[in-house]
Amino acid sequence: MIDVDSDELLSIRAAELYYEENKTQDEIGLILSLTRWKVGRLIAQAKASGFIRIEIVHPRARRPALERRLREKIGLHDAIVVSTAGIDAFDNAAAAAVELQSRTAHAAAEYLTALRPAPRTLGVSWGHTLHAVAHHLGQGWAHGVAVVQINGSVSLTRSAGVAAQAAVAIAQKGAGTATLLPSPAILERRETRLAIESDRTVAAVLAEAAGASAYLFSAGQADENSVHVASGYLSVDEMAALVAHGAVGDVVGRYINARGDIVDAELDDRTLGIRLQQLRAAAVTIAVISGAAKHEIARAVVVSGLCTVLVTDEDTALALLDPASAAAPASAVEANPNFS
Amino acid sequence: MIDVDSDELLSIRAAELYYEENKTQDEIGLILSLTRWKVGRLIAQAKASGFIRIEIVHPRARRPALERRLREKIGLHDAIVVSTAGIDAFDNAAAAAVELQSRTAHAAAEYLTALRPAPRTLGVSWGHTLHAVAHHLGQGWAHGVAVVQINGSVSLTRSAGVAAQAAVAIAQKGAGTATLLPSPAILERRETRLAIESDRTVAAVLAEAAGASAYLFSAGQADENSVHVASGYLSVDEMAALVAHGAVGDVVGRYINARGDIVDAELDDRTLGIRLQQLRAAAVTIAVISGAAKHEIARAVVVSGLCTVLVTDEDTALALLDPASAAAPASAVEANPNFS
DNA sequence: GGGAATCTTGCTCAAATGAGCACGATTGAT
DNA sequence: ATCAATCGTGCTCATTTGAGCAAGATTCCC
Repeated sequence: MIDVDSDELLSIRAAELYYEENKTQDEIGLILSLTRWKVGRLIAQAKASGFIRIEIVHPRARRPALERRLREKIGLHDAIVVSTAGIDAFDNAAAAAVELQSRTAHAAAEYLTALRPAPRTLGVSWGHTLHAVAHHLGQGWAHGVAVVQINGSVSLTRSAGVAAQAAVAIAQKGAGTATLLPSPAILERRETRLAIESDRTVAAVLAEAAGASAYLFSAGQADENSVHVASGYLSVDEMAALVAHGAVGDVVGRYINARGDIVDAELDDRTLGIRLQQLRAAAVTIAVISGAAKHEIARAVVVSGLCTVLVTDEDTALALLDPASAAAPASAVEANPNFS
Repeated sequence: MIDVDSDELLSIRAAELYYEENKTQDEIGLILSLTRWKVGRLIAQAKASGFIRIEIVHPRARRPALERRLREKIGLHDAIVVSTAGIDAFDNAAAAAVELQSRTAHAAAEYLTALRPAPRTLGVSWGHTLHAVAHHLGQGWAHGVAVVQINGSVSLTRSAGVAAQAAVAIAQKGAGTATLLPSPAILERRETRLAIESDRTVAAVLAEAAGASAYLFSAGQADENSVHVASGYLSVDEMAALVAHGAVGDVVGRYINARGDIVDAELDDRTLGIRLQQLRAAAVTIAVISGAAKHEIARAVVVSGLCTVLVTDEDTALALLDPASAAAPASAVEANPNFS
């Protein structure tokens, strides 16, 4: 009972009375036999020592402190970080991921709506995330916007299907037009890609995409759950090979390693759509990435300058800012530009 | 994007700027284009809606709000509730329980030290918890106190052992004397209990115990980990039988059900020490109970008026205040006063 | 559509709080 | 032991914040 840290304990007592009992510092002074200034200093000390944790628990809460750190430390033009509060209450990991994606997409939709100058032409990728963003966009989010797909859809035969929905919905809600890219994402041969690319309609779409005033895209993680595996573009073995060569995920269909480099030049050469260099050169590139599975690809995206604006979740933001997790993770393999 | 709950969202944004960015309400008003009064109201609204969670994370933090609710709703004279912050960080459940007990015991020691009028005679039980309380008491916590054991020790032959340590340490640190109760906790036959009880020295101790100005005790849960099973007073089967008849735990060696009634009159008749009626009649009875395993016995203790002061942990306090968990738990059996 | 009831808003004023300062106590070096 | 430096303390003053109020806006009921 020797009061070595009596001041610390006292500051805790003061903080309890202040924050939990809503007493005034003067009253606390009376209770603890201290001057009100001492009480104020004790509470400030408790705050400074990190004993006071103030959290805003709301599905649509953001984390401005993390956003600022992302801007400053990572050098992003802007960052939107949504709260993960309550996510751990989900018993089902998949349901949690869906909720997190929904929150992130909501925030992205809001950001897009408030973006000034409003993009005249918006280049978009496709996928679950883009779909969710489209869902959360409000009718009339823009007043006339040209939405252009920037990478190939799942399949030519289903080109009016899922992949197109996001672009169409974004355009419709923004009182604008959607231009779809009528091509598969990955071709079987380089020559086929070149042939399709030189087709007049496709070339026109790609040209419009190249001139977009802003880009909105997500990223996929490199594992057997990838949309490319699910849609048959890549086999499980091919994916495993990509991972073995350092792939952490894809952006607009192009697989990159932790440094943001193309993992497999040959595969990339068969991939149709905007080039990563074009994204890196663009003024406004908004990446929407959430979920624990995408921490690595998120890092690759930001460190290699693929986006100027990142919309993500708290956990991903923390992972990005954590120097420890910047170290090469599990399978850090020197990338080979063309291993296949 | 139709702003149904735009006010709620706005209040979240305001709260973020206020609590996370440390901006003044005036500045926030400037940013969000609101008057500073509106900002103040939004923040108040966010607080009232429970979106702002302020938590004091410190091993020795208390929960005054819970303490007040325990006093008011349960009718305790006083309540001390220690924080469980950081407990879930323990990977080992046993280690977590130990830490929790340590915190609770620390708070109990503090309470005892500050108790006024200081008890002239203090009746104490024994066990891990009491041992921990003794450990946390500071040298000179009292200036002369008569400490009396109020229930039998583990065994006659080891009477100077573990059980005695707590009482002796409490007395020593309080510059006082310890009076031990030289008897087993539970005898094999009623007659033996009567014989020991009528022994002059034992009778004197019991008389002193009966006249104590304050009592300090813990409670044990009714399961195979009970100290009575460990020390051989009860077999695993006997314990199972007690549980089957509604026993939730013991206080000073006497097993009670959820209502606080003696579960087995015959067993109780063989148990030596202070009667529960004496505890219920006493002016100052301090129960120190912590840990998830003791939620039921804690409830039994408070609802049956066995203590006037409860020292416990946050989770136990919440369980006590939760009307849902007040409902008969798992094995709610109508107690039979004498089933054996 | 009129009118009462309620809610919201922007204010005044008082309470509460934080910044900065001067003074006394404590510490540490010589 | 002495002096300087540092620290903690209690203050003044300015800023920030919350309570209460009256006017305007909105809703709701008929």
